[in-house]
This record gives sequence, C-alpha cells and structure tokens, in this order.
Amino acid sequence: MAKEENKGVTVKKSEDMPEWYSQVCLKAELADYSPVKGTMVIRPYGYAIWQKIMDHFNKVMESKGVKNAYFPLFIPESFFKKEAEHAKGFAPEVAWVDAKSEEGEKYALRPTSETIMYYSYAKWIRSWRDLPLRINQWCNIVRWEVSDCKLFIRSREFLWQEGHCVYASEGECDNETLMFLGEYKKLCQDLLAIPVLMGKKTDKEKFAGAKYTTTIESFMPDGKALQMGTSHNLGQGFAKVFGISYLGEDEKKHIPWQSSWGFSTRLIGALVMTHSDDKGLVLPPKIAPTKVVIIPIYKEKDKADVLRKANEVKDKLKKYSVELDDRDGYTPGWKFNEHEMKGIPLRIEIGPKDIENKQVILVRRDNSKKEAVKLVDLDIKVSETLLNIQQNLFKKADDYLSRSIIKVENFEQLDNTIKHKKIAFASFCGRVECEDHIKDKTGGATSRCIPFKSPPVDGLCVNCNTPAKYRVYFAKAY
RNA sequence: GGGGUUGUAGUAUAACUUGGUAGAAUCCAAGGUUCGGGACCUUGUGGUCUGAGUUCAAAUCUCAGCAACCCCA
Repeated sequence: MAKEENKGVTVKKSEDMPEWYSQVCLKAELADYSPVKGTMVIRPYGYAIWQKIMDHFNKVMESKGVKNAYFPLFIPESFFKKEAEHAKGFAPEVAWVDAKSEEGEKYALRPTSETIMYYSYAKWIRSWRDLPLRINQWCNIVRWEVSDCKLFIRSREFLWQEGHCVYASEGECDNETLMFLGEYKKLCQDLLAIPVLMGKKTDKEKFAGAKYTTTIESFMPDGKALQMGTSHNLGQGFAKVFGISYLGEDEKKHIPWQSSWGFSTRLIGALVMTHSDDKGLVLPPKIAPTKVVIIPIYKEKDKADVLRKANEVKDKLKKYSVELDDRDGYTPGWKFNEHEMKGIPLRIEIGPKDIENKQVILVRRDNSKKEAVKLVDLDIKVSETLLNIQQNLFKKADDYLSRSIIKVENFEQLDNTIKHKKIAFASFCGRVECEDHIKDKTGGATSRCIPFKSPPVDGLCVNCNTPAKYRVYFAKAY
C-alpha cells in the first residue's frame, strides 16, 4: 500500500472520475499540460501508443489502396465559403492566423482538411482512370474549443488521421464509407479492447457538409458516450463547389462521389478511461508498448545470479517486447507500483527462490492474480496469458456496454435512463427540433447513433408521438 | 456561454484569518547500508503563476491577466 499521498493515484475511479482521469494520464506519463490553454504534450509513452495505433491502421490502409500524403496547415478563407453548410458548421471554432495573403485574404488553421485537399483533387482528377482516388493524411488539427478541455478527450490541437476518397459511383462510395467504419470498429475492439456501437448519425449530428455520417461510439465508465471515429459519405456537394469532375468511359463529364473518415488521439483517452483502475493505467496487451516487465529480486550476494537468469528470461521472451527493470536503488515494491501505474500487462518476478525452483512468478495487471510458472512452460504461458488479458478486458467493457443499454418506450423512461447514466434506446422521428428538445429536457442527452440494423419501428417518437422512423441510442457525451 | 473552486521547490503541502527571516515531507544529486509489495542514514540543489496597486514592509490585502479543476447551458 502507498504510504505517501503523492505517490500513486490519490482518488478512486468510482468516486472522482475527472480527477482520477487526469492523474492517470499525468502519472502514467502519457501526457502533460502545456502553457497555452487547451493544449497538451503527448509524452513518449503516450506517443508510443499513438504509434501503435498508426502502425495498425497504416497496414489496414495499405491493404485498401490508400496512400499517405500531406497537405498544408493553412486554409484560405475563400475555401470555406465554397461549401455553405461546412463553413457554418466549423465557423465557431476556426482559429485564424494573423498573417494574410498579399490580397488581404485570411488564413485558417485547419479544423479539418476537406477544402484544402479538394482544391488539389480538382487539379488531379481528369479521367475515370484516376478513380478511385484514396488519400490519407496524419496531421494535427486545430479547433478553438470554448468549452472545458480534457487531456486527449478535448483539446484545441490534436492529432488524427483523415482519409479522403473520390469514387465514380455512389454505390462504391457507400460501400467504402461503411468499409472504413468497419475497420475503425475492428481497431477499437481488436487492438484497444473497446466495444463500440455502430450506426448513422442523425441529421442534427452529422458532419457539416456531408450527405450522411456514420459513427462508432463507445461508452465510458462515468456514463458518457465517446465518439471513437466517423466516416462520412460527402455526396457530390464538395465536388461541385470545388470543381472536381472526370471524363467517363462514355466520353461525358461526371461529378464524382466523395467520402472522408477520421479518428484522433481521443482514442487514447477512451483507452485510459475504459480499462484503468485505482492503481493507474491498464493497457490491453496488443496496444501496450511494453507487454512484460521483469523485476529481479535479490540480496547483494544473489545479485549476479538473479540478473543472469533475468537476462536469460528476457532473451527468451524478447518477441513480446519485454523490459528488464534492473535499476539499482529502487526496491522491488517500488518497481511493482511504478509498472502498475504505467499499465504494463504482465510482470515477472525472479528471485533466488525461483531460480532454485526453476520458475518465475507471473502477475497479471488486469486482475492482480499471481502464479508460479516453471521456466519450461513460460513462453507458452506468457503467450496465453497476454491473449487472455486482452479478451478479459474486452469482455468486461462489453458486458458494461450491454448492461448500460436500456430500451425505453416514452420520454419519461428516456429521461430516467439518462439520469441514471445509461444509454437509452428510443424510438425517434429524426427531426432536429425533437432532438433539440430531448437534449434540453434531459440535461444534455444527444443522439449517438442510429444502428444500421435498427429494429423494425413499432412505436411513436418519444418526444412528439408521431410515428417513429427508427430507433436511436441517446446518451450524454464527451 | 454562465457560475464556482484553486494557484507556494519537480510533486503534494505549511505559513494567509491577524502583512514582518517561506518550514517539514517527498522527488532529484552524491556517499553508505538495503532489496519477495512504495526501505533507511548523512549531505546537498531547488519555491510564493504573471503584472499592477496599497504599505516602511506582500506568499498573505486589492485589481487585472494567465492556467487548472468542478457544476450548469
């Protein structure tokens, strides 16, 4: 047990989640604050997680024919004005730079890159042979938030990927919009062990300028939903205003269809909130930069023997990204706590007793279970346990999500469900006025998504009692 | 957008009410003893968020700025 208040996380996740969350991010050395309000430093340990996410998704994109590229940070004001809905949607949070063009035109720092990219697309796309065009960029984004900021979850500058594709046909665009959303779901569930709800956004919540927006939503332990990624079918609106067209095989000019899709460093925030506990960060093995840490335990006379054996074990397990903590001057207990704070999935303790018994002690971060494992079985045991931790974390989160969804039949039930920090699954007509009203009356519940396989509608809208078009998940959200 | 709380070594704090030498801890550095769940001794480095004002004198009182956190929209 920690004796000093300032050593571990000093509040319980269940009692003060905002404070707990900040402490875990800071003390696990994922992130730090920076002097400009609403900005943050992603520290090496946090960035290592982002790199793992990038590695995973770069492979996915490569397999789908998406190329990485980079477009400028600065966007001319006139570009925003071309697509009215888009301009209106982003206007409140665009940051403008002081420097202007020689003609006096203002420049924005990109809040998203549709306009600057499609200017180029219009030059590059001439023929049906140029399609489909699939380009992604990894970059920083600036949205000058006025509401409260939170590490990873909401900051004025963040990192993301944005994919922008152009297709000859609507069908192809529809298919790939969904395909990329599906890849996001796989990333969240397989890599991050975070279950998600998948569906469409309502008209109120869709991306400014899109024909429709699809989304994956996760549900945090404090009862708030978190958008994990979105994929938009942009229709032909942007193509029209940016002059993107191609000559078809029929020798006629056509307007193409476009999609865009993105996820951000927010995923790291979701990762922290979903799995971690009162001892600090808990990382699913697949995303953990270090999966196994070895702690040697010795008195001075045993030191050489223990370290030799510890190095042998490290070598044997090197395919799991294993670290040997052989620092002098820290007791084993200190090291246990530190690596628990940083969420390393598996700990191996090796001391004189273990060497004698040809074994090591294996300790899981997710449930603290300790077990003696014979050296001959270690490789297979580590492999199995890492897999089991990954599955266990997903299952816990998935059970929580399932338990949190409450089917409601009227407004009173919806309101009650939101007050109890659950997700209400409600019949809904889809009108913006109704959604505004629900948000207002429930103290902030927004529609998270209309599931793709929405059950047959048999009821009336919870707000206006007209026949409902579909069922929608409502929850408060980050 | 509205309201509230807070800001003192790297961290977490004491002194603030009643203005008067910023003090213990921990971290960090050096040396020594330790080492199976946050060990200990000795020595050392390091601090009042920024800027104005009041005052002989400001960590303390006033104002503004900046930042963090919380609640509500």
